[in-house]
Amino acid sequence: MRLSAVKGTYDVLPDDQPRWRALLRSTAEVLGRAGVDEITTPVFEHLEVFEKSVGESADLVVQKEMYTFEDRGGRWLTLRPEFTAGVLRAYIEHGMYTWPAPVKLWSAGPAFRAENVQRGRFRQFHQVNCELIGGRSALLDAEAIALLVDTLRAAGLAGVHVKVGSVGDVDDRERYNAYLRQALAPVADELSEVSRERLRLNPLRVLDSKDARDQALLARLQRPLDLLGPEARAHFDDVVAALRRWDVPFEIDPAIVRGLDYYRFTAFEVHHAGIGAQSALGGGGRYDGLVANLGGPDVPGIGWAFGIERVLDALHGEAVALPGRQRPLAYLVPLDQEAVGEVAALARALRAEHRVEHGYVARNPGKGLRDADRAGAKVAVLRGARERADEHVVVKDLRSGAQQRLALRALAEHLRSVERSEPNPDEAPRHGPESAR
RNA sequence: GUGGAUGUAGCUCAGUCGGUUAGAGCACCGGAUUGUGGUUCCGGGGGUCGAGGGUUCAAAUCCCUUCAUCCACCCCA
Repeated sequence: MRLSAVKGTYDVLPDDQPRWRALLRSTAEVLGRAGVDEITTPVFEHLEVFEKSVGESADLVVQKEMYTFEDRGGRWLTLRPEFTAGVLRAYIEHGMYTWPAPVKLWSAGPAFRAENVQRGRFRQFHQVNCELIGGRSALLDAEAIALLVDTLRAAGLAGVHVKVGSVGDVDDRERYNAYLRQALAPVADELSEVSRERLRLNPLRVLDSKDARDQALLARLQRPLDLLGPEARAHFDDVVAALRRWDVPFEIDPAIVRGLDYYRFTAFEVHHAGIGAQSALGGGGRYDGLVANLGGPDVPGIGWAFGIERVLDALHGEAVALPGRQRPLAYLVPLDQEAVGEVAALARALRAEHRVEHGYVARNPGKGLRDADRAGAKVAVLRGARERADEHVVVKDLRSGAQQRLALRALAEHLRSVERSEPNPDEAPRHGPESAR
C-alpha cells in the first residue's frame, strides 16, 4: 500500500510556507513590541507535567487523548497536548519567579491530541501560545486579550469576535454548579440527552449545548457571571473597563465555560464565522494556582493560544492576500556544456543578493527560456559560446520580452535595478496592527 | 465511539437500465521551432477505477466486507 501521512497530520508544502512564515513574523513583531519574549520548550514532557496541570479532575477524555508512551529508559512521556504546562514547567525549572514580574513568554509549534479529525481539528496541529506570568492585576488580563486581538489583526484578520467572561473562583464555581443542578432538576426531562449527561458529570458544560430547546430553557437562568463573588466581580469589571478604554472590541459572554478546572476568573475566546463548526480561533484564561500545582511557588498567570491552521483557514475565507512561494529574480541558462559550470559559479555569486536559479544541463535557448519561465523568474540570463567570446550574457525580461546583451560585470548592477523596480512580494513589508485597524 | 457524503491519471473531475482497448481539462514529455519562452497547433507517456470477496457470458457500474478521506456529532487543554 502506498505510504501516506498519518491520519490527522499533513504536510505544509512549499506554496504554503510563506503564509506560515508571514503569520509567525507578524506575531513575533506584535508580541515582541509588548515585551513578550519567545521561548521554545520540548514537544514532549514527562507525563506528570500534564497530569499535574490538569489536576485531579483530569478528565478521562483528556487523559485518553494524550499521546503517551514509554521510552527505552522506562520514562513515561507525553507529546504536548497544549503549551501552558510545558512553559510553566520551564518557568519553574529556571527560577523565572525571581525575574522581574510579570514574565511574558510566547511560543509556537506543534501540539498533539488523539482526537477525531474534522475541519480545523487535527492530531498534530500548531499553535501560537502566550503566557503572562506573575501578576494578579486585571490589567494583565486585559493586556492578554488585547494582545490576542492585536496578533490576529496583524495577521490580516478582520472578522474576529472576542467573548470575555469569568468563571470566578473555586467557591463561585461550586456555587454555580449547585445552582444549575437545582434549577435544572425540574426540567431535566426536557433537556437533550447530551445535556442530561453533562448535568450529571459537569453541570457548567450544559451551557455549551448546541440544542435550541436547551438554550431556550437556559435563557431564563442566571449565568456564571451573575453569581460571581465580590472579588471575582470586581476583577471582571476592571478587565472590562481596561478593554473599553483601549478600544479593544469584545462582547461580554456571561455563559463562558472552560473544560479544565484550573481556570480562575477571566476566561475568553476568539471566534470566526468562516471556519466551520470548530469556530474558535483560540482562547485562554487566568490560571491562578497552576504554577503551584506544578511544584512552583504560588504564582498567578494568564495565557492564551490560537490555532495556526484555523487562523490560516479564516484568512483564506476572508480572501486576505497572502504571499505565495518566492520566485527567482533570475534564471541562468547554460547553452553549452562549458556554460553549465559558468552559470553555476555566476549564480553562487549573485545569490549573495538575490534568489537566483540555473539549469544544470546544457539547453538550447527555447528550452532554456521555457525552464526560466516555469521557474517563475523575472529575467532569464543566457550564456553560450557567442557570449563567452566577449564576456557577455544575454539578459531577457520574461514579462516584456525585451532583450539585451550585457557585459558580464554589469549583470549584478542590472539585477539590482530590476529588483528595485519590482520588489518580490514576499519581501515586501507587511502591515502592522496599527494599519490593520 | 456515532452519523452522512466521497474514493476513477500527479491534480480537479466526467463516466450507473452492467456491454469493445476507461475519458476530459490541467500538469508532465516530445515535435512544429538545432540560438529565443510564456499564446497556438500536433503527438506522447501515465490507471491494481481505494482494497478484498461475491453475482454474471461480461463489473468502474450490482451485492457484501474492509480501508481511507471530508464534513458533522461526541469531546475540546
